Amino acid sequence: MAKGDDTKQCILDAAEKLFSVLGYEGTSMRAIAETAGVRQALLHYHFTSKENLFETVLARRAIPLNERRLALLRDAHGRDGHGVPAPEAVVDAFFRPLIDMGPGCAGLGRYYGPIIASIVNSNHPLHKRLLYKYFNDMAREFIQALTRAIPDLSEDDSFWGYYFLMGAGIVIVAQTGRLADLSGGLCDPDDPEAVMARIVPFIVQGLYGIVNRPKPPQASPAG
Amino acid sequence: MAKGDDTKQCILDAAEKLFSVLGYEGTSMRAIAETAGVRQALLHYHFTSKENLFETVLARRAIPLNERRLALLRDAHGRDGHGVPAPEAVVDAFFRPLIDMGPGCAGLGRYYGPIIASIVNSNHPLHKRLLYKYFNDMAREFIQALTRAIPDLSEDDSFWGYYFLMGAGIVIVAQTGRLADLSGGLCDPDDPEAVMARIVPFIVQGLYGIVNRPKPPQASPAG
DNA sequence: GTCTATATTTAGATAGAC
DNA sequence: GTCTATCTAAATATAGAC
Repeated sequence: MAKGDDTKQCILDAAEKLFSVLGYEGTSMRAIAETAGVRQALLHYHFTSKENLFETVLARRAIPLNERRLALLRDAHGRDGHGVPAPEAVVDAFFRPLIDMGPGCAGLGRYYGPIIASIVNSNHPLHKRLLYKYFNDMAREFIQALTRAIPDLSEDDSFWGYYFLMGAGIVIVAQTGRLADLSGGLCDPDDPEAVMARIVPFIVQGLYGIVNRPKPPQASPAG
Repeated sequence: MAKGDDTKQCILDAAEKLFSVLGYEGTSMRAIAETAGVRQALLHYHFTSKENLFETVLARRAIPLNERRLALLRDAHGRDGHGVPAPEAVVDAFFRPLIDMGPGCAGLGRYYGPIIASIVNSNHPLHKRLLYKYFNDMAREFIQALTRAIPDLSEDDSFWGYYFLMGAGIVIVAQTGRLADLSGGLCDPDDPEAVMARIVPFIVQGLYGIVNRPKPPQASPAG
């Protein structure tokens, strides 16, 4: 391992931690350097700019995260990869790798959920660019899988469904503590099994809800 | 109307517009002043600080928004206010006033959804404080209503359900354009009726999905 | 209530020695 | 690869005339 690799990881860890609380704009390079215990000039030496540092923080977990998701999604299609996946397996493949990176996990990724959460709902040009760059391909795979898993789901409704699904999960991994607060501790969003046990049936049944929704009255051809 | 009221509204409108794109930390008082066409000193004269300006932007629509939601929720409980509401009516009461403030609406509120979206998933102390202050009471009412509407929903699951519900809706009002992009224009999240027609059955069926979820195997008392 | 002018701090980024 | 020192721009906020 080269000399500077330790430093780079330290900087990335510190940046991840601070970005997760105050966001991209609210976090300064100075604060990151202090948290990492290095000089500020090193941040620019290793990462050139704040934008590039943020992208590196995002990418270093987004790439393996989405690889794991797609691997599970492949498994859901059976051995030959051409079977019809169970809806539960598709939703599970999307969420499990993400949820497993949460507070309960050993070491890594503890602060990553809030970062994803902060860019998903953002109109900030940088956030939008990175979301498209690192998450759109994965998203398209899952949307396609949803149409296979639930044949009655029309093409456009699979996009709607994916979006609802994604949004419902994002508020959990944002780790704001609000669900635990509101429920007076009744809910523990840091427990991966508790989350998965509820979100998977919620999403799957929700998708069927879209399929069977009351259709608007059609204007008859006769007028 | 007092002299400065026009100015105050101009400032609030400009602030809302900029906050909705670059967020609280990414938006400067200078930029707000320029967009509003007033001098920067006026922002501090009328609103004292950036924090207070942001809170005013948030509150001026959050309060009437939640009043409308709670009024619709009351209607859902029947004339005497003690009936059992239909789940669809509860979900409708939550989303309709929010969705109606979207891009299709006349004038006001066009940029408000993205601001709510940016604070919901945030760990920024200011965002958390304001979310609690302006949205927690409303949230509790809806959670209670969910337990009435779906009696089989356990107390903790009504919190989970509310949270999923809220998250699924927030990604829509965030207005990032991503759903339209991903779907190649197949989905139009700016059409209130298109959104409501899908999100309401999705949420309602999803809640039943939580109720009927596969329960984990219980350790038998005999061991 | 609105203006000009400015105080004060902090931001991202770089130069050059070691 | 890491350090000290610093540049330049931009941030929030305020003082005081009108």
